Amino acid sequence: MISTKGRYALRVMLDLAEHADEAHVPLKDIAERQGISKKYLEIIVKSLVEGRLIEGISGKGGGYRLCRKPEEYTVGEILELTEGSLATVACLSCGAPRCDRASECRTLPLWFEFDRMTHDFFYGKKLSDLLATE
Amino acid sequence: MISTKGRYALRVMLDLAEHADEAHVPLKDIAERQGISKKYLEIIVKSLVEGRLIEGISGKGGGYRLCRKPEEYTVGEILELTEGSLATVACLSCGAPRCDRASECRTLPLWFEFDRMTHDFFYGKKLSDLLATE
DNA sequence: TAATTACCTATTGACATAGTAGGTAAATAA
DNA sequence: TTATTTACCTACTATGTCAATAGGTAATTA
Repeated sequence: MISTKGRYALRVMLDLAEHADEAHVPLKDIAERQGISKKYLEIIVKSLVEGRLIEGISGKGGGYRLCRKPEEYTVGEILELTEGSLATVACLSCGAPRCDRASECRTLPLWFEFDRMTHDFFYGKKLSDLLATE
Repeated sequence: MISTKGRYALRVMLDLAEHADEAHVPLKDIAERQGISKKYLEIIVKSLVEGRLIEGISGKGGGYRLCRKPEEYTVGEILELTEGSLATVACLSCGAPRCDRASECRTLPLWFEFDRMTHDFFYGKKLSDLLATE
């Protein structure tokens, strides 16, 4: 289940891509256009800045801007950064303690396969792919 | 993210499939073999009975049994029954209020596509497919 | 100097997850 | 008949995550 964090992050990135001509886009504008609380977006945007996907400039005339061109972002990296992980079952998460039944587990291969499919799907999509849709 | 409910349900179904020769399998045995609390399994097994995937018989010599052959179950129906839904984003869940931005949403097609892929993946797998692995 | 913007820490209410506790009802074996 | 074994039932709880809100400080420009 993908949470609002990942979904909103994607919408912020798309909003920035659509307003890439403006030097910097204030979060206030994004919040208004997207109909999302600015306060909540602050949290999400913080992750995006820390992950070097966007950069922010303070002060009047400041705001946020993409660091790269839209075709140079994958949806996967945006989601993974804001969601923490794309892993679909706890067994496969990074911090998860290694299950001692793993070797004989009948279901683990299924989760592996699904995880792989999910990863390939989202890393195969570029931000620009979503932009192009009309 | 698939929770323990769905994952344990799958393991219960597999355990039952592997012991289909025995008339009925007590939950106690399943819990011991799988290393899962019997009390917790009760909750999960209840869903499976209500969904007519398995049947239970009380009393000495009782236990649970599959209603069909392993190749007649899909992983999807087992997960959907116990997880409630396989929907990956809130926008697509059954009870979700229809988003008024849906028509112009740049991200919705992505979620639709992912949802479709997930659905096809899990409904394309049969219980017997997991059983066969060695 | 005032306005505007990003950026920071902390808090909260609601809900889901992952169980536990303590029973009752049904069926069989002794 | 009685004891045992099993399913089945309702309720409770601790923990954590989600989705936000609150109330600031620092930086930059007009």
